[in-house]
Amino acid sequence: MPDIKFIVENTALVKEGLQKKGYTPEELDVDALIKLHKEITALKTSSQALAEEKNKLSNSIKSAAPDERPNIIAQSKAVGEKFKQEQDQLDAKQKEFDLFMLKMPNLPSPESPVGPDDSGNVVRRKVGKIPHFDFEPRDHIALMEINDWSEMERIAKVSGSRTYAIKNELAKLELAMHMMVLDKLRAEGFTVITVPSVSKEKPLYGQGYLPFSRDEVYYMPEDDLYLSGTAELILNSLRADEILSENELPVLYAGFSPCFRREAGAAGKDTRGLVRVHQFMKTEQFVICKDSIAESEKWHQKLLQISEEILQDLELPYQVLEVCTGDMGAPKYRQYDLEAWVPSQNCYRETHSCSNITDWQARRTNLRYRDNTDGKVHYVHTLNNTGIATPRVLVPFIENHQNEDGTVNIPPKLQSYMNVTKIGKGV
RNA sequence: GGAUAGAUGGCCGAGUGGUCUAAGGCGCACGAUUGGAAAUCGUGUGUACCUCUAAAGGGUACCGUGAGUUCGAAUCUCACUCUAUCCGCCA
Repeated sequence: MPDIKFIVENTALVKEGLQKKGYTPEELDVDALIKLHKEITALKTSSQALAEEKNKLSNSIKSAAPDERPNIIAQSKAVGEKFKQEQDQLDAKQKEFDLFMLKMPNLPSPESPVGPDDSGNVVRRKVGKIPHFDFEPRDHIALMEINDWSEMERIAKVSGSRTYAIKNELAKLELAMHMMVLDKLRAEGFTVITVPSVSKEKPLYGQGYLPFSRDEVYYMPEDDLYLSGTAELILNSLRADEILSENELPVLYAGFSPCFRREAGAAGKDTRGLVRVHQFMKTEQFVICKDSIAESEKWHQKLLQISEEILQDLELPYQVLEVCTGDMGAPKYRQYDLEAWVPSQNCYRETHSCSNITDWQARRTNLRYRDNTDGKVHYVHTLNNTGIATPRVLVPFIENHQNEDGTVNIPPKLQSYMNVTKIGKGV
């Protein structure tokens, strides 16, 4: 959520940003928000004056002469009544205001392409050579069947649709990719951390998942807990309410966790195979840095570079997509998606999503740092990016590296994690 | 799941109804001292918001969270959350 003072002082700019993000003035009435804020401020001023009077009266009772006390108590009681009335009004308005603010999206970067939906996304570059097979390439499902790498039909009977069970060398490959990426991130200075997949409700508001997309997350009512769709959820709240010293920044986390998504809005899409499943594993890059756009944009580029290198290490052709204002989620200031080439679908599919959130999440989690220069407390900026997410990335991986006999080549960077140059028994 | 104890400022810890913006200590910052350091001494040491302002200042709230009692709550009542230890169960 943005700063209300900023909204008041830059109303036109805020309205422009909201429009770019696809919000109509009816959906988010900024003028109404500002009006509400002014009412709250006025109420605060008057109710605080009442509180002051009440405190003074109360404090005077102890030193007052006994015969004066009943009088003062009566006065204080009267002021207390008035105070309570105003306080109730204030609480109601404050609640309304807080709810409104929770719905306020981040404003997009002026650099972001403006567009209504994913049709406005812009390809910034394509890297790697799309393979041309001199045989009929198989899709990843066929490759898994040939090589005895999966139990897709059977696991659907056990665990329902959009689940997966992969085995043998492919199962090992899945874990090897995470090991490779964790090693890389550790070398980049990240703290490797494994985090839970369950979360209380508050972190979902902190991340900005709520109140926007409740139907996409698993909820366990008996325990009042949610299943995490990404380690970002956990890492974003890990340091909540802290005031970090500037010397601690940047905080870099490489968080590994199983991730769970209901995929409620994806009916009919990618129903077969490993592209879109309810449970998957993700190693997430998460950055906490100082609150200048220059600083967080620098880290945004760095995160993008790291994930590009990961795709290059996996020798996957990919494109860098800059996500347009209308297709970005509410928390985001600027976003790149990386998409790897999937031969069987003849298109690029998303494997990484790299976002600069600026201070939007930090305001929700109350995560701040003390600046060495001015000695003041500032909200931090947060950023997140996929490190590697499996099994989805296995789809472009085994399809791009397949041989005619159905075996799959392992690129050099992964070989030390797999101890082989090729996997699969083939036909 | 059962039992017990507990939750106070960056940390330790005192405080069981009225100047508590919380004693004391540690830490930290600055200064004095020193050739330099240690030790010592002195001063300072939260956050948010309101108001006012050139600056300073004034005020309100915050002692796990929420509600209640009271003229007045860190302190009393209720509910909840979390932590520790023991028992049970268990990858």
